[in-house]
Parts: sequence; C-alpha cells; structure tokens
Amino acid sequence: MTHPRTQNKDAYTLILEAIDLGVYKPGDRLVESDLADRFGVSRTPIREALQRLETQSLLTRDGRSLIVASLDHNQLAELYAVRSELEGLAARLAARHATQEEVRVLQEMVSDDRALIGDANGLARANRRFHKMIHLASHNRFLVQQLDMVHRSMALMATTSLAAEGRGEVALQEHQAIVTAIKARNEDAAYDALKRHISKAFETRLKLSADR
Amino acid sequence: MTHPRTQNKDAYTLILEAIDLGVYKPGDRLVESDLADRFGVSRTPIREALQRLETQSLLTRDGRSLIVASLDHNQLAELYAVRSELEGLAARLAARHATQEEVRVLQEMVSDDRALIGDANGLARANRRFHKMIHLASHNRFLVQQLDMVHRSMALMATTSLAAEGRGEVALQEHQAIVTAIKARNEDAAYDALKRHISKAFETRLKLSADR
DNA sequence: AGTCAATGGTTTGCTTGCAACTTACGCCGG
DNA sequence: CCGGCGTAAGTTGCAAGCAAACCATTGACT
Repeated sequence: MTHPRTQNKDAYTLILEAIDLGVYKPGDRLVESDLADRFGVSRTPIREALQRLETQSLLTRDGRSLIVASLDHNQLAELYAVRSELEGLAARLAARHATQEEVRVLQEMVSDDRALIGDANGLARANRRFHKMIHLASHNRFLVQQLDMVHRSMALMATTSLAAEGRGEVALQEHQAIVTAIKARNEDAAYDALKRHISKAFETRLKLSADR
Repeated sequence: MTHPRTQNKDAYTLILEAIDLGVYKPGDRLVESDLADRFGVSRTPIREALQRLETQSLLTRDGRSLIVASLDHNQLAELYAVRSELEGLAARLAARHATQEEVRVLQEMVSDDRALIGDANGLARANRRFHKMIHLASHNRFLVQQLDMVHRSMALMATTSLAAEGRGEVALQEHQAIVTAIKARNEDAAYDALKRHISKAFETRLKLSADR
C-alpha cells in the first residue's frame, strides 16, 4: 500500500511536511509520478503543489526538473539578515498594536516554556508558537505573510539552534526580555531585543555548522 | 479570434500583465474556462498560473472561486509599513555591498531620469528600474525576492504616486539623496533616506485616495 | 403568499492520455 | 580504448473529458 487514503490533507501540505521531516533533503530531485504514486493521487494536484513550493523557493529548478532547494553559507546569512529585520519590525509593531490579551498570552508562553528546558523538540515547537504569536500581535497581515515565508525557508536547514547545549535557557531569557519590552510598549526596546535574539540564534547556528 | 497564437509568454505572465494593465480589477472574478479561451490554451496551465498568483496574494478566494485581491486602507498601510522597512534594509545593504559599477549605474539612472519629468508613465518605469537596481545592489537574494513580492502586490493599486503634480521632481531629488548616501557608504543615511522616500510616497498616495 | 425543496446549469478538482523534450545508455567508428 | 552519435526510456507540459460541489431559479406544499 502506498499511503492511507484517509489523508484529508492536500498534496501541498503533504509534500511540505515531507520536506520538514527530512524525507526529502536539499538537493533531492522530486519526480511528479513518484510523488503521485506515493500519495495516491494523480500528477495534476502534485504539479500544482510543486509549483506553489517553487514560488516559495522551497524547490528550485535544475534544468527541467525540480529539486529541493539548499542553503549555502551565503544564503543562510542573507536569510538571517532579512529575518532579523522583519522580526524586529514585528516586535516594534507588536509593542505598538498588541492587545492586552495578546500580551498576556505571550507572557504565559514564556512562563510555561520554562518547563520544557532540556526537551529540544518541545522547545522548538514552543519557539515557533512564540514567534508566530508576536507576528500576529503586529496586526500586519503582509508582515505575517512575509515572515511565514521566511520560516518556511528555514525548513531547509537541518538542525535548529535550540539543539545547542544551554541555548534553550538563554533563548527563554531573551524571550522574556522581548515580552517585557512589548508589555512596556517600548517599541525601540522590543525591536532591539528581538533583533539581538535572532542575532544570537544565528551565531549559535554558525557554531553548530562549524562543528561538522 | 481569441488571441495571437504567437504569444510566447506563459499563462502566469499573461494574467499578471492583464492585472497590471487593469484588464482585471480588484474584486473581479477569474473563471478558468474564460481565461483558457481568452489566451487560447487549456485550463491546466491557467489553473497553475492562478494558483501561483494566489500564493502571492494577488488573487484571493471567495468561496470556491478566485477573485483579484483588493487593498483596503488598512492593508495599504500595512503594505507600506513592510515595504519601507525592507527598502530601508536594501539601501543599508546596498551601501555596504554595492560594487562601484552598481553605484555608477544608480547615479546615471538618477541623472538620466531628469529628462523624463512630466512623463508620468516613463517616470513610473524609471522608478521601478531604480528601485530594482537598489534591491540587486543589496546582494541579498531573499531580500530581492521579498521586495519583488511587495512590488507585485502594489499592482493592485490603481494609480502610482508619481501621477501627483510635482511628485516626479521631488522623488528624483530623494533618489539623488539615496544614491549620494550609498556612494558615501553611509549605511544609516541610506537607510533613512530610502525610508523617508517611501514615507513621502505613501503620504502622496494617501492624498490621492482622499481626492476621490 | 411565503418558505422549503428539487432540479438544471455552471464551475471547480481530478484523472487519464498524448506529444515534445531531455537524458542516458549503447553501439559503432576512429 | 575512447569519443561521438543515434535511439530508447523517462519525464515534463498540455489537453480533453468526467465527476462532484455549488448557485440559482422554479415549482410545490403549507
């Protein structure tokens, strides 16, 4: 059997998850008919999903066929440059526009996440939720969309910076600083705190890359 | 006759241009079979083009069918907030990374464009080229891509701010200020100059909207 | 007369099949 | 033995057709 037919997700989501889980790694070639067999649908929905993923730069063309995009060192740096600016903007706008309820949820998240220290997977999920919440608190749909795109591209990186020893605790402290700034409606402080946070994460990731 | 068959562009480009030219206006419903007839191809490539446009937020779903997205006042403000930050970042990075050749081309563009004052269409094209050049001079592929997306969304706005009386000259002065800052490798000045430029353009556009 | 249901037409989503192109392998010649 | 060319297999791009969901209009029943 190929796959449980009880999948109610569309081809796009299925392929995206497969990339996320590392089933398809950067450089792998994606063949329409293979995916069609694998997911039990015809080539057409697969084609549409592949095109969407291509426009989001998760796939790239090598001649006529599509391969999973890969990030070299330069592209990683470029991605982080854009990310830190956009996340900084999100923090600034969140400090300006977040509702009291959103601020309280952010504070709760940071407090609750302390329980996850040591659990790299849990922390990674919690981290995504935290940043997503800040994006939403900016109340800027375009920004949310652009940041979604940035985060999707980050799926092309194998490991998360939270895998580094001790990074979890430090990251949580940084999260707390961000929330504190937003709570105080201090836009500049929120911007700086988030930018520094991303900067630190990038540094940590660089060290990880150098280890291999 | 439907359309000259000598079209060598793909469905995506054709539909995008049609939106750009205002053939399809915000709110218009796009029916696959209509487009297929119009461009003389089958529904399949049309579907793929529509999906790409949807992922870029140029189209949006209304129930089951696709309509051209429209920007209300809030979304316009949100778009400009993101744009000014990204363009500012591009200017900063251009000041840091532009080659001497790129700087010279930018300077030439500003000088040459003085001849276009009064020609709103020509200025609009020249303006797009100028900003695109700055994006490229940032030497950051992700940033270029994100800014492409922003500029595509701007196709949903009917008029350009350069249509306003006297805006052309002022815009050129602002362009010169940006180039001067980049030439001097002054990152902060370039960032500020471009941010102010976008800010001014937004103001001008707001006045235009209020006129109707 | 009003409301609900049924039916016809429209539009989307998917499958299947075909044609064009690319790539790779093998064969032949140097 | 190596290189170039031809052919065959594989893969993508496109078209046409079919089934299912949706919309609206009309008709029947309360």
